[in-house]
Amino acid sequence: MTEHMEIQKIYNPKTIESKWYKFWEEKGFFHAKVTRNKKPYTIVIPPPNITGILTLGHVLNNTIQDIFIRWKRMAGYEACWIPGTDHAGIATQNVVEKSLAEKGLTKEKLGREEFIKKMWEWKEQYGGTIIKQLKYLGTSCDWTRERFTMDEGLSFAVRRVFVELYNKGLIYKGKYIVNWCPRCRTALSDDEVEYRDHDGNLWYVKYPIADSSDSVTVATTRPETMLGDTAVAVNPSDERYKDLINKEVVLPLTDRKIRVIADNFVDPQFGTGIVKVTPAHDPNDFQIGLRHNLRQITVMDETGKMNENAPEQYRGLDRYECRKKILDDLESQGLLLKTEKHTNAVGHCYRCNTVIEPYLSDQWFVKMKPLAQKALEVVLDKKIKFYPERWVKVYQHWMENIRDWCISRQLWWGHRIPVYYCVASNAKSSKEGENTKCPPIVSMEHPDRCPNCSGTDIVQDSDVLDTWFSSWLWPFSTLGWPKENEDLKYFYPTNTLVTGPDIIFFWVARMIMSGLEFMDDVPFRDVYFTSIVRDIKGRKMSKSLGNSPDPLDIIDEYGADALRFTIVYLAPTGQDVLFSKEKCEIGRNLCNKIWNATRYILMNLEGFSYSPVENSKLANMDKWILNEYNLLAKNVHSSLERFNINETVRLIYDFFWSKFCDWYIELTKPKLSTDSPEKVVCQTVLVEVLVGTLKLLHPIMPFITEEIYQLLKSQPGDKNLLSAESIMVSPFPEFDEKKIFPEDIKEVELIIAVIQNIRTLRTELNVPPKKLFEIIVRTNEENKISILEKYLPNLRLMAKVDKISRYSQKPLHSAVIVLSGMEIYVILEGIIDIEKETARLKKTEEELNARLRSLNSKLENEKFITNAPKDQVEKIKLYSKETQENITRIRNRLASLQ
RNA sequence: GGGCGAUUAGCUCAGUUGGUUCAGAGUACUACGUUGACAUCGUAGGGGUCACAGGUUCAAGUCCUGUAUCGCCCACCA
Repeated sequence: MTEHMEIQKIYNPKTIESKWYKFWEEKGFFHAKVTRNKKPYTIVIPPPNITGILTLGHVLNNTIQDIFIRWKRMAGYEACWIPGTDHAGIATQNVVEKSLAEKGLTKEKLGREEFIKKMWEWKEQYGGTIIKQLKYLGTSCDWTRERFTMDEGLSFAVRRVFVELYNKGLIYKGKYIVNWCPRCRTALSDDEVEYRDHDGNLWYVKYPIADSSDSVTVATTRPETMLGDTAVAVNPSDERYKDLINKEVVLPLTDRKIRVIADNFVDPQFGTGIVKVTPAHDPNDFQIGLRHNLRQITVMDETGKMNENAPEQYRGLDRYECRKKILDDLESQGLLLKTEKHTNAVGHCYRCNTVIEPYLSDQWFVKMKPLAQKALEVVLDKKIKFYPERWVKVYQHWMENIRDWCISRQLWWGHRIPVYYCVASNAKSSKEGENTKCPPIVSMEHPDRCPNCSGTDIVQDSDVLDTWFSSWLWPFSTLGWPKENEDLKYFYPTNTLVTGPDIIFFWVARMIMSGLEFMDDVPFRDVYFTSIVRDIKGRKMSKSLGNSPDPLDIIDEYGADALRFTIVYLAPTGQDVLFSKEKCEIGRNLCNKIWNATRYILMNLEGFSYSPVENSKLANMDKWILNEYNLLAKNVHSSLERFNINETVRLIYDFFWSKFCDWYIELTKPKLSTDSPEKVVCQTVLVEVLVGTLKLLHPIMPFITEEIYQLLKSQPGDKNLLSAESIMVSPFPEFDEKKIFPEDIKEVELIIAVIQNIRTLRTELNVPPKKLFEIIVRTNEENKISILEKYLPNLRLMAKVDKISRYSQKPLHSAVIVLSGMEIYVILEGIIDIEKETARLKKTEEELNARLRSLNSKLENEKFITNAPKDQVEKIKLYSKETQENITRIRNRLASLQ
């Protein structure tokens, strides 16, 4: 090894990362194919929106997926990570409409076909941004399998599913109250509505009773909807209003009279106990309306403006202008009795934040109950496992209270609903009645002619499907379904789904339903719910707060490995993670530590050529680190199996930094400066453990581990250890029972304790850092002295001990350490002060006494002796004895100082 | 109104099956140290009644019950 001087002291990720990503891609390491003698391990990416840019949420999510994929790939699985993007109906259409607006254009001016063309152009230009950004993170996706939810294949799957569900009677069309966004001018599913508390008012409005001077008072938060009232309701058991039932009241501001009805829905305690009923503008009123066969009067249009059904003076007004005018009018007519502050939850469009209007319209729905039942069972039966498990309850609650899914959207960007109407017959039908109307044609392809009347004038339903109607098929549509093929058979069901808990209903639940329905099998075995990334103050990351650092900036400043490491190091399992970019110093510093440990090892490999060493040739310090390393390999495996990545990361960090660097490397320094056969053993173990740890770390920090792997490969010598072309395709370390040495490592643990104690003493006594000193050891165990003597070179380097002597007479100018059946006198002539030493020892004695009391109180407790497990009692006895001995030694010393 | 989660060092969090080893890590702080891997470093140190109150147990951050505070989700109260 000659070129070590060229290796920089500071690890610089910049040039390295792009180099290795390119290398991996060119070698085809990311590509997975059907391989009969290997087990598959599959992950489908939660497809990011094409409008998206990389956020820290994506970083966390995709780092975790990459960890699983890289781990399984190294562990011998055919690891397949399928990437792709989602067309994100509303979000994308909004973006493009906005850019059109800047040019003074609207989608209506362009027309549907031209607009869709523009959408695709936009998608080609910007839709791949997030995919490019993911590559900087090091994600090992199989890019040859990249899919888009509006690809031909996936669109085919969507149509197939629609037709199949329709034929099974699980899709229906109907006129219902839906959540309507007046800005996007589309229906939304229940899940796409976000509720937030609004400080609003509750207005009390007087409705005069017809043919009477009396009146009733109703309370409302949305007075503008009163124009669509078709009844007033009271609770049938409400004694106050018994006489009112079936009477008529005059709807103010209109010339209509409406009936008073009785319905159990009405809560007598709330407001006045009298409710206005607006079947066309409120979901509850809609239900009441059905029960009482009420008229549904829609008084708004799809933009939220009052329509022709409203009295003339309100027509064309926006719903909020109308509200104001109505309140003014009521006021001037003396019908507004009072205004009360009232906070209630108001629904907002999850895409544009506009207040949702419940709106009566024709929409397509999926019947969910039949699908939900099986999907709930597989989770309760643990055929699919959730991590953390508590999400099962949330899932269960939703599944048991599921409502039908509104899947039609009044948008242009998306999968157009595969339903066709015969225009001729419909035109006729309006004139000649229902009988001649042809039924809608539900078909995967555009029909040539109407099967009913052979008419050729056929139009497709103008609506598109909810975006989630394509993504719920993702685990099998990406594998080519509905076409039978080998990939689908081999890679489905997928193994692990990694996603945020915020889309458990949108996506996870629906994928489980569709998997069971169309593949007759679960879509995945395990669902790992990630943390939600928040800023350092616990706020959600958002553009408007400006608290969302750009991951690419972080990668630029700290490196992708540092970012990956830090975010999984910080992310607790299933809790929120509070993140700021400065925290990436943890990861950056670890990179630097790894880098410099490697640099040091390389400097000491001159003339070295690797070949395995037999156990019999290993020194105990070698056995100690191999033992620790083996336990690490075991624990890493088990923590990954349990989906506890946080634990995995901490295990490796602690091992590398606190065991390998702080102790093993330091302990081997004396030997490395000699020219003995022992040196070769040390070099071997250093390289073995370094390479092994790099492999364990590779799924988390792919770039630096590859860089070092290749650096080591470029050294002359035997390549047994580094036979793989790349660390990412090298075998993952496994636990090796033959490298566990419970007895031999004890002396190393003793030496570590001695060094730590001497260091503490030095600091306590302010011993000058360079001062060497002698120690005198008093013990009944001769072998302990031999051990100390054997490690004198280490003690010299790490504790500045230059001589070890046996106890013959009371050492005067010294401080004593009592440890493990030994008294170690540190000879400090001119430094030690008898009074101070006495005080120090007394303090130690007190601490030991306290511990002894606590131990003995257990031993004196009969119940403890009888009830506690035997080994536990023995342990406590042993500790008690040791503590007692240490106290005795300290007391003796104190006596001799007098 | 229901449900879930959190509460451990100044801050961010670990703490499996209860058992001197558990009261810990990182960071911040203090002192000392540039010794040829690393100052993006090393050594040592201070700092916590494990939210509170009960209970179970020989033994409780750890299990149970209740309370408080914070956060999230769900819910048709006009």
